[in-house]
Amino acid sequence: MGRWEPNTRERLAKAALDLYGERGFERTTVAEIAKSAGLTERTFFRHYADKREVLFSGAIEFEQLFARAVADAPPSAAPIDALASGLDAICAVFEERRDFARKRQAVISATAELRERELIKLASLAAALTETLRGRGVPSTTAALTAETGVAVFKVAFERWITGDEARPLGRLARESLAELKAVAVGGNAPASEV
Amino acid sequence: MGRWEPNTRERLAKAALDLYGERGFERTTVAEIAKSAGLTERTFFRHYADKREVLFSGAIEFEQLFARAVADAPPSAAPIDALASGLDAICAVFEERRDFARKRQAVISATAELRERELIKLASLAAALTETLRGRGVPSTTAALTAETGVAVFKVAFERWITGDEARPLGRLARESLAELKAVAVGGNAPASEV
DNA sequence: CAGTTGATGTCAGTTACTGACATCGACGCT
DNA sequence: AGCGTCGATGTCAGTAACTGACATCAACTG
Repeated sequence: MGRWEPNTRERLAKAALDLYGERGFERTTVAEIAKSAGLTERTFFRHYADKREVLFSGAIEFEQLFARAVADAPPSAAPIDALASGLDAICAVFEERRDFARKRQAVISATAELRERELIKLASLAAALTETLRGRGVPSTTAALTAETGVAVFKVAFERWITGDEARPLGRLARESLAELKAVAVGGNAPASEV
Repeated sequence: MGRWEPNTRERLAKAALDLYGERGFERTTVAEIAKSAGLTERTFFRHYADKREVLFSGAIEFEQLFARAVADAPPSAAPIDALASGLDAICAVFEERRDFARKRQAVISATAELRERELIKLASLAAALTETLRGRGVPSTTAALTAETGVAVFKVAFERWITGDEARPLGRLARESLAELKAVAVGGNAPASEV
């Protein structure tokens, strides 16, 4: 057995999410999180760059999973279709963790600082997708627009999935949102979502 | 004459932009900005909520201008076309201030903290546009997707306008990006931008 | 078993940001 | 003119995020 309890990072992340949920982000100090995990403040900052980052440790895998699925789409697929298979891949991951996602999202939505961090993670995702699409031979601007579109579709679908009493699976909502975006772009006049 | 020099806010904003440009955001203290404007640190925080906000004082007008143009589009216009007239309106404003925009953007792009703040301003813009579109009778999800799309188009066009040696006016780049997004959504296979 | 390593602890320091109170020209009222 | 209020700023003390330097000590290595 090691000198210390194992899973330091995970213990910190759990303690942080719990405390942010109970007292709110701003009224929780890093010292409290660390103490709650049986560690010191200094150790917290060795594992997470700042007080917000502790809620976003999964962002890298999320981004990689999405990008890989886009990269692995058949070479013949149009950019928007490659994107769609990326959406499928990540939605599947979220599907099993709805409770966790909900709890985490409630904390993030409640605090502007955390929303900022979330947005920069999504921007990083868009940048990664842009690169991946370029790797598929898509021109820069097209790639950027496709990537931003994909992130927008995910945001809208995720929002619908996580709030209220929406019972449909995330993947389905994402597919629907993507279809609706296509309709919007074509310029039909305010079509209602019909599913 | 007042007891103090006038235009406190503007003096602070100018001092901040200059210092961020010279030394970088992180190596500039708020005390330095305030001193450079002939004021104290405490006064800085009375005018700007935090060290980043000083670069974003125009965000409200930006948002309002965009939203108003969308609201004022002919009622018969499809959501995507109402959005396009909003894009026209804000692009016109930027057109005359390219040097300022460039300097400011260089500072923002150099620092993650500032990029975060920029992103939340854009998210706020998207939310405002969503509301405006809903006010035009567009259903929620359609409105959200259209708004996010509009922000994405602006981001891509602005990026092209501000970087490198792009000589075309912002409004034109925005129009082109919007057209390209439509093509992407339809699903053509990686069309190059043709203008 | 001695030396090294790596994760943690300890401590002092900087700086963003906040609350409470003091200051004093401008301005309106009499 | 004199007086009281007001509003923008200054002063000062305090909290908490974050950082750098150094100490500790179990586990591993040869």
